[in-house]
Amino acid sequence: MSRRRVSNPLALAVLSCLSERPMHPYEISTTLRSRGKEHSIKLNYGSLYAVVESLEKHGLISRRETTREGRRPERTVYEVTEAGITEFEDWLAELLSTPVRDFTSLEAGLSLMPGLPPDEVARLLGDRAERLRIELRAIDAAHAVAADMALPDVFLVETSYRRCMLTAEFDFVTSLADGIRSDSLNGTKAWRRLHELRAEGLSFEEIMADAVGYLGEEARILTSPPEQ
Amino acid sequence: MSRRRVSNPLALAVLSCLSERPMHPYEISTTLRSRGKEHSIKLNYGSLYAVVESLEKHGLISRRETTREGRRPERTVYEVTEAGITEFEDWLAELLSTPVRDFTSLEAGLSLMPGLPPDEVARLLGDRAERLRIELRAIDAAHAVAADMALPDVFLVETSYRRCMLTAEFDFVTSLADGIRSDSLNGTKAWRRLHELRAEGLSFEEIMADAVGYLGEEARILTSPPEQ
DNA sequence: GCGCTAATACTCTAGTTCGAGTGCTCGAAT
DNA sequence: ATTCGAGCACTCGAACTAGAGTATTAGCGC
Repeated sequence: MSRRRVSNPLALAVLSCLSERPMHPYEISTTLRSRGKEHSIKLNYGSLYAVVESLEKHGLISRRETTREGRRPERTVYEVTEAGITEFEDWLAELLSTPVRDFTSLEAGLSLMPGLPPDEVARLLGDRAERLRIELRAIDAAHAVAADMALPDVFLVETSYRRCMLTAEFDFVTSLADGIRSDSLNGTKAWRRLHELRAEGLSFEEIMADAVGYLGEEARILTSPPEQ
Repeated sequence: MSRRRVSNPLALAVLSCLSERPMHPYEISTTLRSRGKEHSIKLNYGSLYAVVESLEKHGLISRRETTREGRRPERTVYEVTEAGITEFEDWLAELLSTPVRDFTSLEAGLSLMPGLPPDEVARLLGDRAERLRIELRAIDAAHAVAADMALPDVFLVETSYRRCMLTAEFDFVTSLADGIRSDSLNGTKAWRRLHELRAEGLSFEEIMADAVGYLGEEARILTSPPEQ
């Protein structure tokens, strides 16, 4: 675990809810959902109950009462403690002020990209761009609805952030796909050649045994020791 | 589990390595590290061995031989299977072509942002901007080194992507902080007032009981049913 | 008054992830 | 000759996560 005894961001959302008033876990989940927080913070029951238990164990929230109506399951109402408020403020401040390495799936994909032939990658990135366009349109539509309701911008910040990141991704992906298609991205020729040779039945090892011979000068770097 | 029987992106990296030649897990880890993939794909031993075992169980890789030198721990060499190659190509194609919801920590922070007073949030975002600037400089420095070595752009794609996202985040964060400081972000006045009242000792519930009275017209929306 | 769906409020467990810890070897410096 | 640290090659257990499953009740149409 990291520095924080409870590290799941869902715990932060729980503390946030309980700062307003005492609630039981299920109520927390519906509150979060009704405010659309589930789009920014992963919420599922298993994690929610685990996180609540863990917060209680660490004294950040405490059990206020357990009630039951009829033969429904029990409801345990929790409230935030002093320590919980401090933790909430401190954690939130850290989230806002300190960038962390988030491993995104596209970054993983890009780093292994040479495993597929360049033209296929360009095509796939084109598909992604199309899908990103659709997502962006959905966000714009949601914002239009919000504007009609005169919902203040403060409540749309997460979505605006998403929009901004999605746009940046769209631009990157589009220009990368172009760069690959036009061979203007350095190294694309060797990459293309590599896959042509593999399609002809040569193994990766055979090609690498004489990289410069097979792939041309561009591949010289592959035969020298790896960078950094 | 998601659609994929092995879902950790590290498994994709393992398949990628084994497509080049058979290796043992530790060698996979050093290969990945020497190529800087660990910056794009989370790599740690526990996960690596778990993932290798799982890939084997699902027939995507197979045990080739187990050797031991002296009294060192055994080394089990794995190779990729036909099914493994198919899975690799299919998975990589999916990663590149299909955007997924990644829950980033900043998005979580932004969605709970009103839990801290506006001016503090603006300050914290300023701090983040400064840290982002430092990261960006580090990437630029690394790119300069790579350019000196004539390393083709294809191998820098992940980093270029990071740079692009970091820049977008920087711009967003900077303009958000400005918007808060200047009250030009809609809703900031009510948000500020809310924290002033809390500082004076009123509870969240008391304030919400007469939101419009306390916070002004801007808070009218808070009293009507939540959007979507 | 009877079945149906939706909502309520969790529970369960298989699977995954983390990273510190272990025990070995090798080469360089004392 | 011997200590020392770096690198090798994993192992282990505790914590965490996912999301399907369970059991109840309220409301609604017929």
